[in-house]
Amino acid sequence: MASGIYEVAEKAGVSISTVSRVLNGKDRVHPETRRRILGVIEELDYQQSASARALATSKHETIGFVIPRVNDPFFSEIVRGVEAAASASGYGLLIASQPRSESRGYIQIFKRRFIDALIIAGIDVTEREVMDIAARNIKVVLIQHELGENIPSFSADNYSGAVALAQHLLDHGRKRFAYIGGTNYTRDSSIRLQALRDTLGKAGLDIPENYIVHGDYLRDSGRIAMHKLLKLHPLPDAVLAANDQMAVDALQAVQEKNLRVPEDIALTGFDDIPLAGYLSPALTTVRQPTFEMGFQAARKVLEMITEEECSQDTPDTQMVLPTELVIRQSCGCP
Amino acid sequence: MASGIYEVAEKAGVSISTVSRVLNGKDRVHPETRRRILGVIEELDYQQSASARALATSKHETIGFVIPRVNDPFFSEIVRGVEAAASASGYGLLIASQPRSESRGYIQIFKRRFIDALIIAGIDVTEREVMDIAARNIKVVLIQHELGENIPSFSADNYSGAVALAQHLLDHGRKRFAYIGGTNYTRDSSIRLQALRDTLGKAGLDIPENYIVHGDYLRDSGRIAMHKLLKLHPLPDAVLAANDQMAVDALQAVQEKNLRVPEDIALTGFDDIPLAGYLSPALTTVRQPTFEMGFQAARKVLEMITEEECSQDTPDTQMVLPTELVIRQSCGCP
DNA sequence: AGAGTTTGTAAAAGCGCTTTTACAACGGAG
DNA sequence: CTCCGTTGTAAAAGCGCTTTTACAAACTCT
Repeated sequence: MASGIYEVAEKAGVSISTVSRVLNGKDRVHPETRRRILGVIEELDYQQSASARALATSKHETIGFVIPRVNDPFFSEIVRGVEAAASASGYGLLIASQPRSESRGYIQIFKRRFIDALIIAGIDVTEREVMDIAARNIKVVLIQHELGENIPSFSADNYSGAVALAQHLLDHGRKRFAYIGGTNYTRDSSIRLQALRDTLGKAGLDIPENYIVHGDYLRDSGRIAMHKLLKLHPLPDAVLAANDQMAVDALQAVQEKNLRVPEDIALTGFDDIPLAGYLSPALTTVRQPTFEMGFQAARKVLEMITEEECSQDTPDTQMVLPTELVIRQSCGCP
Repeated sequence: MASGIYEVAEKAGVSISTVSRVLNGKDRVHPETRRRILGVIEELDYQQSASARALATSKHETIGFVIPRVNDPFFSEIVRGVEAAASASGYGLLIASQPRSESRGYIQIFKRRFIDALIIAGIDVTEREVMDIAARNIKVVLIQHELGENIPSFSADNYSGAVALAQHLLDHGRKRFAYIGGTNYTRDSSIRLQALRDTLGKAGLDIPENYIVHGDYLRDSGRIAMHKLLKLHPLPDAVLAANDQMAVDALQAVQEKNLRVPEDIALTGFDDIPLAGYLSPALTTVRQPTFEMGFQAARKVLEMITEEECSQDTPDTQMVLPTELVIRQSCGCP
């Protein structure tokens, strides 16, 4: 029966293979024939079936993307970057947004879906899992997580960012540091903590265990964490949160206790989400190149996909993009 | 050659049709055979090819989703709703986030992609465009936009929300209203304006043309709009912005001029994005059921897809979800 | 014990496209 | 005028799966 391409062929009085050649921009088609076919395609408003094409070519022109939360300002900016790069190349974007605990299942599902590549952001996958996916000829790139050298990844320079932040607070004369971490098992948070410790160490300071509390990066967890810190004696005079969201909630917690930021306690975040600049006091934080990470990661997978065709390997990438200290008022600056 | 399913069949000593029947949970398979096949599938870590399956069944288990901006807190919450409903049914989500001007191209591309349904949010499509897509047997549902009765849509009750807001400001004794609208061609903004006018009218007030300025819903456009309003004499004492983002920027503009909100000017937004609650003064606004709209829209398309199979039509839906006045401090409440 | 029914499986025909192979038709060189 | 290299097109073989059809084997019932 009239499978799309067949209808076109019939109406144009040619065979389906000729139509296919036109569709794929191949040569060996008489210009006149091509024009006629194009006309019929227009007239019939014919659209190729993506699945048939994918089945025949085993190219899907779609990249998969897994993140913990789409609605998180940090991640949604990464999404934007990925989307921008993907759509610029005519690729579609299949998104799965799932809490870390469930994302495994998602990655599993992606193995069978219509994707040429998978970008995994902010999820602690194992090398084995990645290899497993790669074995199905799906290119994998990681964002904000690093694994072996053969797995391309794009991360922000967390260490330097945290060092800059810590140093800045030291410059303000702060002495009693506290840290509100993210979920323990996430690397970013521990890298930042390490950077903080190293920097304090150089200044002859340290950070006691009970001045380190853990949140989960999400709304309200900063408040809870800060409440714990506010029970300590002496009170910390500088609190670094592992991300802006927790810092924001921590700020509210401080203000509710009628303490002042930055006078009593300096408070900083990490990420530079839009909200950070609107608070009072505006939040001093570290800008992460979120859009850039997404964009570059997508470019990378697209490159991997086309390289495959030309079978010319380029060295794998482990990109660390620079972060930037964003000084506002919550650190004590005017 | 060893097409996945064929390998499984061979190893299990059955034909591929039997494997297929097991895969699709059909009966007419001996329990013992089934177990054996399942074992082989496990052992080979076999995954069906989604495209082959889609081609054979013309079901893709994927829904497309177009929005103006993924990284906008308003829309990303809708995405979360859609994602939640889709993944709960094992459906994938193909997202295109494009500025209004370019989204047409996107919708075009979706016509040929692997989707069973398309959800369009916050984009002014025409009935013709929707019909065009529907003609390809792709179910369409609209979010935050309404068309003919035969096109299901999910919107927030903009009118009532704006009325509640206007009334609340009237109750505060405000007299000189101004409005910061969204892009002219968007319905939401004009509905809200109409609601404002109607409410003021009942109180014997009105809103002069030059007290209405237009932004584009995006960052900074609220600031520009507010600057215009601040040049008016007399100054407005109540400014309603068409969304929170513009209200937030407008707030900064007011504060930069050393005027006070809400004392000098009451200011309200619309949407209730997370940021609204963190400002000082916290923003009085109207909560939109964003997650709910996304979730219900996705449920609806999923329902439409399955109904198709049972060919039992349900009446088409034009859902208007309730909005809720969220009173904080920017209106003048303590 | 034979006829009818159910059950388990195989074989084969697509789904709508791409791609390879084959083959006419045409043109220029010898 | 024949031979050979082009060029334009058709025919056919997949891609990996689902689904229909067909049929043997195993049951039921009288």
